[in-house]
Amino acid sequence: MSTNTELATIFQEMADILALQGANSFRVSAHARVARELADLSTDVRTLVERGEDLTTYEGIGDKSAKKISEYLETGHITEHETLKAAVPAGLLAILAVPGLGPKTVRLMWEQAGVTDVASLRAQMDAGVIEQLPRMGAKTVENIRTALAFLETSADRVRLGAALPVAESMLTTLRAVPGVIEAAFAGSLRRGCETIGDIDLLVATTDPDAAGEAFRTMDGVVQVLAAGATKSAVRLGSGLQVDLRVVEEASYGAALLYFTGSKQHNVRLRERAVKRGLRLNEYGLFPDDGTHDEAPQRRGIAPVAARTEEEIYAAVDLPWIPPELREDRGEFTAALPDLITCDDIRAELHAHTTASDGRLSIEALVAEAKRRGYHTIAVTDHSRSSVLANGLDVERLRAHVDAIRAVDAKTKGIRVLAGAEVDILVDGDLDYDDETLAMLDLVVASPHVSLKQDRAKATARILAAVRHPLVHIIGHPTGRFVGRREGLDLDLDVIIAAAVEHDTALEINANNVRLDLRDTHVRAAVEAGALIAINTDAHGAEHFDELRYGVLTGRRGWLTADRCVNAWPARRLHDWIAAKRP
DNA sequence: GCCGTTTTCGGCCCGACTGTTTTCAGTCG
Repeated sequence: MSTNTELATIFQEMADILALQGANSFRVSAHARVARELADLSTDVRTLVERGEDLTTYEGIGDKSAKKISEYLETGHITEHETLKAAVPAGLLAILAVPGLGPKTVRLMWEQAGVTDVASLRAQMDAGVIEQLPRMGAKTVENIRTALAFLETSADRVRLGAALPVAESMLTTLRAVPGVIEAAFAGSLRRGCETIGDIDLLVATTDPDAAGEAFRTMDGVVQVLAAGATKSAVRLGSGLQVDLRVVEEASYGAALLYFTGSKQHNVRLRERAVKRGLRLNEYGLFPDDGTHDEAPQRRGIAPVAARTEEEIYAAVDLPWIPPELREDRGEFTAALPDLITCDDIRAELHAHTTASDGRLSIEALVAEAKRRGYHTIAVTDHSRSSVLANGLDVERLRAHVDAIRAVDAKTKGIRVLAGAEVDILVDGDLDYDDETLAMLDLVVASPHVSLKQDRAKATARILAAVRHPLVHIIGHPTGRFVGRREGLDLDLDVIIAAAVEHDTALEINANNVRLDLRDTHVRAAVEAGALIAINTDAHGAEHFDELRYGVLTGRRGWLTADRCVNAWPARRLHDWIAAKRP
């Protein structure tokens, strides 16, 4: 685990324990805020401190938290954290993670029923003790049982690539329901996060009941979690939770804004509204008449803006902010970039054929790229060390290059490059010698094995490839798998600086299992002026469709088309590629 | 605990739903 992740975990744990103790809720959220800030940092916090940077310049980190971070870096622990941990049973924090159970309830169960962990919670439910507690009843106990069973059988978050098609399919069904005017997904899915906790759907309709009913009875729904007039929630057979909010067309923009989040972005927006004498909620932006007992929309007050997101942003003096940037990571103050789109992508520079572990012939791969309107496709099969992927030795590679060049010669309307995805070996050497590499039009260098090296070794390894004069792109630089494998622990700042110096592009591997570089890394690379490649690493025709996940990740990293080599016109791209050849 | 061209103290976003209650606390997003 990286230092940032370790510290983020500690601060979140402190927030949880403070909440259990009934501490001031703002103090609780301040700790959680620091945890989030640390988790988002692309630079190792130890490096920042060693450079002499003042951590309190980061939004949400004050003197006290900065001192605690310093203490951790010096001693390996935080005294306050130890004290807090000693005050509550360790097993209580796991109970806090059960959906529907918050700090107040967990504390009640601890103090009045002796619950200290999941096992004792089960025992006390069985003994009928929980049901007798204040504000608890048979239904609540039943809900806790269901939630516990669910937690045991499912992973916590779902990959973007697994959720997006489900959401789109459900939207298709909802759009066909009579009365539905607009339907969209919101939440972390719309923001393009690499994983999502649940799917949030939004519908504007003249017939709320019909939309709610259609939603709750949709194919794949196994449990209805909530069924209100404007809000429903269901669980799918896959374990995925889906929430639906139903609104009138007049407040669609306010609702879309609200349910897209992030929560932090919304909080900032509402603060901005308050400063302008306005109140923002999911029904619209309203004048603040000082009456807060009842919501403005219930009192017939006309909103200043509500129909579209654009109107609402404009009313608080902001341009429309793309969902991918709504993370409270500077989007309110910075000049907003013209973010890259899928339509900007004109080239695929990392794809496999049957020569290694792909499923397409060279001709089929080229035909697919051409069908998508690309001006360039690079054929980049695996190098010899990737034995399981049927990597090519030099002899097979020569024959393969000849075959690729033959296809290029006879194919019109698209340039076919003879390349390779070359392993970056453990010590940073590449899997082919320079003479072989020089024969190729394009070299993508990627790490595939030994992904648990220590930070220094890992950084030196990737750095060697970045500096190699014959390498164009570093493929999936960390080798991580979303939620499954952490990948190389790299000093990204060093890698990025070298990438800028040597004009080497860093890849966003668009495969939704990889998404590597990740969003925060892309942001750091873009800010430093590095080039980014977005490649699908296609092994079959359908993999080209994964492009959108890579583009979303790029957008979350504030990437513009000008910084992405795949978006360049053919001439510019080919010149860049040729410049790395003798 | 954090923050400040109104403030270094006193604020800190807003509403729906559930399950328990006879008016609301807790949780969630």
